[in-house]
Amino acid sequence: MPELPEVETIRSLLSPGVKNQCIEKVVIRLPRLLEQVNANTFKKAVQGKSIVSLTRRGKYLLFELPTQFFVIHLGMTGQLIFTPKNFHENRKFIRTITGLQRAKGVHPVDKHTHIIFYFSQGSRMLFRDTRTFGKIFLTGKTWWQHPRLAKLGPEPLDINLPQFVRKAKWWNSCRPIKALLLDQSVLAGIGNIYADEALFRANIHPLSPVNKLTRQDILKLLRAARVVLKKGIRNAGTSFSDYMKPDGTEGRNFEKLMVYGRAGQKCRKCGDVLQKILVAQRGTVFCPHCQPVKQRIAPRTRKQKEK
DNA sequence: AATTCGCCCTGTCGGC
DNA sequence: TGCCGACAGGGCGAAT
Repeated sequence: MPELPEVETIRSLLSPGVKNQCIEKVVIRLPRLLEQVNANTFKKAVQGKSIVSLTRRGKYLLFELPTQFFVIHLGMTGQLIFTPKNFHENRKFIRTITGLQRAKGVHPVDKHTHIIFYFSQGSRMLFRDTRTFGKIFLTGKTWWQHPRLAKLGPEPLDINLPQFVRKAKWWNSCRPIKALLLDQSVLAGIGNIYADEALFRANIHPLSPVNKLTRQDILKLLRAARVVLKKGIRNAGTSFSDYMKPDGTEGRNFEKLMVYGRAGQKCRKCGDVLQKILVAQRGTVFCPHCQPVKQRIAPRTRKQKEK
């Protein structure tokens, strides 16, 4: 699923192709993906407008138009494909099996291609999404006030971590630490893949209750999260099922993962068998040896001190 | 108030 | 061979 590194990769690779391009026409084949706006209103808002910039907030892509934004969330299986002028669709779309099923090459426009942006110079942007959990909506210039975006926590790669941890309000939370990592109102952009990877890197068990972790544990975890997110970006994202770059090629991060998608296989660090459990409704892979349940040493009671 | 649960959706896979 | 259920899970709104 596209998380921060995948969305950032898409943003950086798509930006040169769409920036300053005029949207000549939009074809909406599945209006369900539009949120709080009907197809005609959306078309009127974007057709004839040029894309001023393309930015990212959490897992959202923000397309800036002269007077407003349209925003895309790719959900679980959303893809944004850029086809240059005179691009010839490859009807022989190739699927290869590499442990999991992975896609290679740009899909022809098919039943999963739900929205098509035609640019006036002949290029196109295709929004393709098999499970249709993706969303697209309009917002004014003050996009950060939009209900979906207003709740987002800070960008994990931009903040001062010690300061963030100091100001945190969740210290007494009994939630599993993984639930906190997945909570977009705490930090924006981390999903299931990078949550598991960060927990492994920080040697923290995904079920550890937040209020049992020390400040050092949390800092270690957030620094680990940063490392795995940056690594994901450097490798152009994790392609394990549907994610592909705008040119139809895969990210290289899947084979670099330590735990996600590797249940039953050997830990790359210690050789133990990786386990899979359910945490916060999400499949969670971890190493029982490298990630013991952390218990904060309970503050000594008066009785213990007297001894 | 904090947290969990159910739902949306389609393709894939294992079991029979 | 095909049918069926389980699973994949981001985010929202309802339930607890």
